[in-house]
Amino acid sequence: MPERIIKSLKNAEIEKKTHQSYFNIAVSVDCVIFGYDNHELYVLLKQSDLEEFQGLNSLLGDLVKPNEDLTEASFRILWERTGLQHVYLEQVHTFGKVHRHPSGRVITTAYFSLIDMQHQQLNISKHQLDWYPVRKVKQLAFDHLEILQLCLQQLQQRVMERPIILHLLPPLFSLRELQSVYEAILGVELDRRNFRKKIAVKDWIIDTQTLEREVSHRPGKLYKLKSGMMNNYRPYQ
Amino acid sequence: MPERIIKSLKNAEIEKKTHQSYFNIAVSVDCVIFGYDNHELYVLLKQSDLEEFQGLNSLLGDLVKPNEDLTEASFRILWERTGLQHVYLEQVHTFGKVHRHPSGRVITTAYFSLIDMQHQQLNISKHQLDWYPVRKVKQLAFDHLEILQLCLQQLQQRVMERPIILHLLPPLFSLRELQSVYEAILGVELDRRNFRKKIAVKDWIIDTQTLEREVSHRPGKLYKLKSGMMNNYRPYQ
DNA sequence: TAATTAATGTGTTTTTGGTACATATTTGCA
DNA sequence: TGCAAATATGTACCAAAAACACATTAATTA
Repeated sequence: MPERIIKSLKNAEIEKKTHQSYFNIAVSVDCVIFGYDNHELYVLLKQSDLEEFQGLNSLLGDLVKPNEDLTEASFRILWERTGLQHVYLEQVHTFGKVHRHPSGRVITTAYFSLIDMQHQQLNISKHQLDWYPVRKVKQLAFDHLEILQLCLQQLQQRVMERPIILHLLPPLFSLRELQSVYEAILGVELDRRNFRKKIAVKDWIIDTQTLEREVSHRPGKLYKLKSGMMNNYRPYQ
Repeated sequence: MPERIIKSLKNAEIEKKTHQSYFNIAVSVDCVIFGYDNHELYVLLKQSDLEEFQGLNSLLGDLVKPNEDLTEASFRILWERTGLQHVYLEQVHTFGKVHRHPSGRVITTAYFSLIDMQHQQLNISKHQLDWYPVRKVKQLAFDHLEILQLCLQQLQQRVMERPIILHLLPPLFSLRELQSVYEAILGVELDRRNFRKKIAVKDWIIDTQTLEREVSHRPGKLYKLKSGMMNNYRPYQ
């Protein structure tokens, strides 16, 4: 089978290539898993188990198996490390520098994922994972800081176009909470009145006719995602 | 070396993996090379040399060598197939379905490229390449139609944000030509007066104080890219 | 129980950006 | 010299975004 690939893709001008030289690149995926809590955007990181990067954190990644799609591999990582299924996942970029991995040639495709860290129960301790505030992450193993930054940038763009931000919140939420998530992601303060108008125009959420509980001030209305909305704004995986 | 990669990336829960199973994925890049001529957006295609896809065209792609960056591989393809160097290149997406290549597991990263097909001399005939109007391309080998469509979509987004569209034109161009390229890419007709205002605001180009020649009507002013502009709007390769 | 506090909820005005549209100007050519 | 076919530019109108203010509600407390 490999022989056929080589044959089909080879170009007469290029020197003859052997099976060995072609299948010397490992393929991995890395997941940037975002969560939100109390005005802060978090990212899920693990301790790097590579001696070169001792003491540093890294993203959650793994090599892709020969019989799984790239997307499947990302879902598998999320499942294995956090126990979560049906999470939001979006491809961002593929990083392919020759020396990006100290142990050999590994190209990696980065995905970002959004989960409701306040209410989803994660198997975090089992895998030595921890949540870190994104704005405090200054150093990571490999080129993972660059990957994180690019994923954050893409997230910032996407939240204006699609209702994906709601994956970071519980099913019922107030407009104040929603605004706080936007502010945490975009790193800016927003005007409450203009923000509400902007959200209203997008028509992503509906009033559930219920109110917040256990707040020591006037309770806000609770909203939920309008049904079918997520399907209307699919990512390209 | 491969052993170290496996060790460093392996996860205790996963069954033990062998070198063989990890290095069974081939990595390729595919280039969607866009050109513009006479109100039409073109894409450079070659005849597929795979028997499964006899008679169909495909994008220009090749396997990535173990010692070259992903970006390098794309530049190499452009150089080998067209003779062009220093072309604009931007990564779009990585396609990783298990069965996307009939001969085996190949994941591919798609790039798009913009070249001035009217004035750059290409070694097209040598490689059985040809330009095809993008809007007439209905079928391609592999998943290349999907790749082409996604690249076009990304191009449509990018041309509004950055002056990359100028790579499709010669160094000196009129506003009418520029508008035609926008119309070809976006697939819409634009109002000439509003278009000019929009371009003026972006501040990408400057008046060269020269006029078109050999036109049978009032000649338009010729413009050129403002210096340093491309550096201010770099793609993320 | 009335006053206070700390939020929510909903305007209005102003500015900016985009769209629709019209007229004067310049060159080549008959 | 006038006509054809463009270029070049300006104005009126509308929609969206930004700046900004006030009334309302529930919990708390004096």
